[in-house]
Amino acid sequence: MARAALSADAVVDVALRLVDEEGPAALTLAAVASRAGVATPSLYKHVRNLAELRALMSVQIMDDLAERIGGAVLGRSADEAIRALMTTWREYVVEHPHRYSALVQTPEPMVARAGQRLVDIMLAALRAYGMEESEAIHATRCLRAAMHGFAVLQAENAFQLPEKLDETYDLLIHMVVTGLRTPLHRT
Amino acid sequence: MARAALSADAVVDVALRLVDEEGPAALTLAAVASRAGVATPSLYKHVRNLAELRALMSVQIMDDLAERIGGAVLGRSADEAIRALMTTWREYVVEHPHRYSALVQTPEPMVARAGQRLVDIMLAALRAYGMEESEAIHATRCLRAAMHGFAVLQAENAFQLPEKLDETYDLLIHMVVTGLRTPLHRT
DNA sequence: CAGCTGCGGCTAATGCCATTAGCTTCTGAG
DNA sequence: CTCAGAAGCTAATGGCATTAGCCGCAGCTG
Repeated sequence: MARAALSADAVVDVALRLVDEEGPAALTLAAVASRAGVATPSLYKHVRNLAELRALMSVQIMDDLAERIGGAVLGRSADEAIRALMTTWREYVVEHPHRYSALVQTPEPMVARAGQRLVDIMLAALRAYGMEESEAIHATRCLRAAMHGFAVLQAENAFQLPEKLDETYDLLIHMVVTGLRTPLHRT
Repeated sequence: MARAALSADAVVDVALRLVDEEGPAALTLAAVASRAGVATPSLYKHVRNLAELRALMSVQIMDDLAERIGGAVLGRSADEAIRALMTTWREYVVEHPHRYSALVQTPEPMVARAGQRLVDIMLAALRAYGMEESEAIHATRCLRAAMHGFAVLQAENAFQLPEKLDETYDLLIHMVVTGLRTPLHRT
């Protein structure tokens, strides 16, 4: 092997830091290369193209998120697990708002697989409610929709009023937990 | 006035049709100009730049949505209004998935104002629950988060499993309505 | 009716960016 | 010591947004 100054992981890392600091719009290969102290075309030795870099970033983000959330849910069940899950998710977004809005859900298998880990954690947390499989899948989707929607809107600064976001999120958690507990008698 | 073949509105219209048919990635000034039967720089006579075109598109989309939803909510109250609101929103997304994912929530005042119309409609629908103002604002945010999250995930094709999306959305509506009805005793 | 003015179009030019081609250099295995 | 290949580089290409500056026509003015 030749000098291993750089690697795919290292490039992704630089790109993530760039996005954290300067926002998703600042993500260009030129900027990443400059930060990595390398000429732009050199990046192609580690990453197929910009689209792949984006995908790799998404995978990394989802893995981070999955690790944190997996830990948070561990040992809790039902309502407490859901609360922990949602709280942890939001903490991540607050910590890295730009990073979250750089997330792309492409149909790429690599990204899909990383997303699957998150879905699995949610499904596991929902098993505690004694749902059958199909029911749990619907519930997972709702959970995802609620969290993701909130996260995206917050990352985009779409909540302008002075009301505290933490309180809103408490209400959202309450909605989800209540909705999971209350039987659905065919809408 | 000289020949009025084109106008800002017409450009936005062409751009929206382009996005509907070819997806958000196809939105380039070159493509819009070509569809409009005009040279690229001519667009600048009607639109300041690409960013402004995007913002104008978002405004147009939100206005469409607000008009539909306003009509759907009219004359219904409480749960029924919320159900109608959520159903109508989703219908729009299903009809124009690309268009929805082209939505940008910039901090631009123009876009914010259009978003405000939507928020106002939601707030009005929530008044029926007898909430005080601040409570209604938190509830509106949750409503938005849930709908927007679901819409974004669906537009991105993030729901892969065979379970029917309509059923999931019914569950989401149920969650929201139940959550609004059930008192929050401090999380 | 002649002339002016400004709008809305055009062509040409610039500069950034992603991507490709092809050369060079350094490293580590044999 | 040699050699292969990995990882870097420079140069070149083509797409795109954006800017500058020119042209012609509509409609008002005299």
